[in-house]
Amino acid sequence: MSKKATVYDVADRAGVSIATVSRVLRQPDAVRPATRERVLDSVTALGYVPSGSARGLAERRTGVLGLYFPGFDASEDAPVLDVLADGQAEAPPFTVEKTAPSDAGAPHPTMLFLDEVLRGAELEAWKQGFVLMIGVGRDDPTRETVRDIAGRVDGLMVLAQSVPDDVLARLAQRIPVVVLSGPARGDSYDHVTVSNAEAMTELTRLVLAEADAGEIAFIGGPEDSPDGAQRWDGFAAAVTEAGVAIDDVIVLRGDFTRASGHAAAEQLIDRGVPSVLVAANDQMALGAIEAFSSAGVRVPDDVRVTGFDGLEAAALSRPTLTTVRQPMIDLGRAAVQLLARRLEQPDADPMTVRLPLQILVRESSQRPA
Amino acid sequence: MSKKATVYDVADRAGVSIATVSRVLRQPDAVRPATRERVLDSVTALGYVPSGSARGLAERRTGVLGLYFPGFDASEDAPVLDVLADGQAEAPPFTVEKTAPSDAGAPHPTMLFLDEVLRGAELEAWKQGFVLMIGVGRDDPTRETVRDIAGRVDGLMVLAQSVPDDVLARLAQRIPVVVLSGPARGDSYDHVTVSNAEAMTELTRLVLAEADAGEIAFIGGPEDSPDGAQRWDGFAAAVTEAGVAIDDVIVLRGDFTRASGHAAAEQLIDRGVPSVLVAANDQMALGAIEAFSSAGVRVPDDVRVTGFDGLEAAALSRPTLTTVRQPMIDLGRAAVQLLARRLEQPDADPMTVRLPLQILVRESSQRPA
DNA sequence: CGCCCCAATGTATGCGCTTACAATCGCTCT
DNA sequence: AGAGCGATTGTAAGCGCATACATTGGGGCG
Repeated sequence: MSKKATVYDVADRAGVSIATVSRVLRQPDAVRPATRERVLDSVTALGYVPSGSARGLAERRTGVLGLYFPGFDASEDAPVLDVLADGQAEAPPFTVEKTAPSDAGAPHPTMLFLDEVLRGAELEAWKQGFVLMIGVGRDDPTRETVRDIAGRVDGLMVLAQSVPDDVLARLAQRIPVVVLSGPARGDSYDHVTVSNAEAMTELTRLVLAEADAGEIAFIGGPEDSPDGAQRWDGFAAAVTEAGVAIDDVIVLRGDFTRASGHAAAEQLIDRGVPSVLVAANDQMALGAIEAFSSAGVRVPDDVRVTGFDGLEAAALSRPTLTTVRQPMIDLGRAAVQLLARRLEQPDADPMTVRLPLQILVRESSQRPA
Repeated sequence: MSKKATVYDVADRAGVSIATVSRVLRQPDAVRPATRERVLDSVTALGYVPSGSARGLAERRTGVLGLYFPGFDASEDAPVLDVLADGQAEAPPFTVEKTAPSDAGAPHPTMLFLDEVLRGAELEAWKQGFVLMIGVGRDDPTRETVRDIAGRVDGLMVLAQSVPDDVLARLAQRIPVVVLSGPARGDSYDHVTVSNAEAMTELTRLVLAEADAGEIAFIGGPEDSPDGAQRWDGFAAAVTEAGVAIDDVIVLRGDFTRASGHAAAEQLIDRGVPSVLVAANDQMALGAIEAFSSAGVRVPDDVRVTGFDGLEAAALSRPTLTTVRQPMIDLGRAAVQLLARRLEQPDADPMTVRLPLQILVRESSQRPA
């Protein structure tokens, strides 16, 4: 790793000018084969790798797209890890957990969601010839991170709610911004969203059709979750449509975690088990099923339950959970496509892409045979 | 998004030189408060965001770390998605799947693994003041992507096997490289690994202790998987230690997928169910349990089964799967720490960090009460 | 054999920012 | 009031690469 080789070094060694070196790399056809060979030899011999910074500066574009999302996992509190500390080497190569809890190390559901979005974004970025840079919103009063990223990319994808409006507006002044999965507000960004409300309405219709007479319950998400709000709206529409007064619905509020779903179900058990329980996401639905199960309440026999998101865990639970699957991969891909489009046509009208959801009807919501 | 503002614009508007603007941003204390205010006002007014390229070039460092890993999911074959195509708008907002298969959309296990590594890396990168850039190895004959990334970062983390040796060597000539999770070969890179073999030996010991007399079976991974090889070695050691000839073990080969585990178990059912089945990863173990279950073979009563990796699905299966949990988050964090260390001490000796694994003893391997 | 034109290569400039070094400024001290 | 100094600010030189424009070298054709 002596001194990093530059175009100058390569040019010297090959006996050409730096312009020729640059051409060999960017427009190989513009250089005579013999010369090209010579240059490529130098490149190999010197281990030359072009500086992305210099290139970015000269070209006025970086070839990088940014993806920024909120950090739900309070990862700042992650246990200290210091592999450089002394004594590291003496640590045992493994430990044994005799009574392994089944939820050991289960990540926050939103993270799972983001993992897939990220995967989709990376895939599409690669297809379009971009590289991906990622950032997670954390307790960061100065908004440093997101600016830092904004300064290094050609375009930015942001998950709704992860960046304050004013900051986002400033960034959008410099580079194109695509907002992911937020409510379509009257802003001028490109958006990628899903039809939360419509799908929830249909899902609710389906459960209600399978349910016996009885009460209807709903476990909502946190107050400030736009997704949660949309899902509630969709649910409410179906209920009303079914001729049930919305005030007759038992509404509980959770925070999207499994524990909060569990707690909610316990409340329901105390006040009388409803015939239908619609949860605003999978984790809460799974927590509720757990609670019902320990209390001897049968799902779906006694109560039909539905979730939302389509986590893998929803497919593995007993009973399997009826839910709505988010097109997470496609969310990421669509965002990149929108960004690529805007980079080509900076002045096109803002566009909102709405991706279809997939309602997965499984055991938890069906009338037993 | 008119013309992107530069230091010059900010300087003009604030009536100072560009050096002062730069100082306000990099060393605020070196500027008189009144001047600083004036500059910051300009920054805000113009929506100025410093160019990462220019900064990187001037500072000779980018503040970015790269993470590069292999793409196992054949994502190149992903279905076409084109949100910009005409007719996009008319798509229905959702679809309904009546007989939702339980494995719909289950991602490749290795991806799950990588997701967590990535999360750990991002966390630690943030803590150390870096941003993360990611790249996935794909069918890429020219090695473009990885070089592309190498040119834009200060250091690179690479998953074992994702970059050919010669290419890696060339990159290492330019920037520090940390290799993740590969066998510790006699190279000069920094490494982060886990004790695959030791943990597998202990795990095997534990199962054998719980098992009745009978045959012992092993489902291995693909030929070229170093992890798979290490796990086999660890397994073999325990078997030998237990006084069983290694040739008496029934060895099947899978490819780390659930389907291959399923197929392997079916073979076992045909030739006679063993008393112990050790799989080289969770997915194969889960597939095997599935096959046993449909064939009426009871786990753990008739056969004790173990996996490896510690996927969430292993905790949710029936019976819950005994396995070894990889410290995936910590792998990512450790890699960043090593990289940060090397950036500070370029000439330090190469270092290998070995992280502890966690053996999770659950239902699938225990002698029934 | 000389001229014109195109292909190949070299020259020179600028991308936006950091920073060593120079030039000022504002005070303190005598 | 003048000198001396540290605090501020300005000046200018790159950082490594792409590229417009200039220059050179041949080949085809008259």
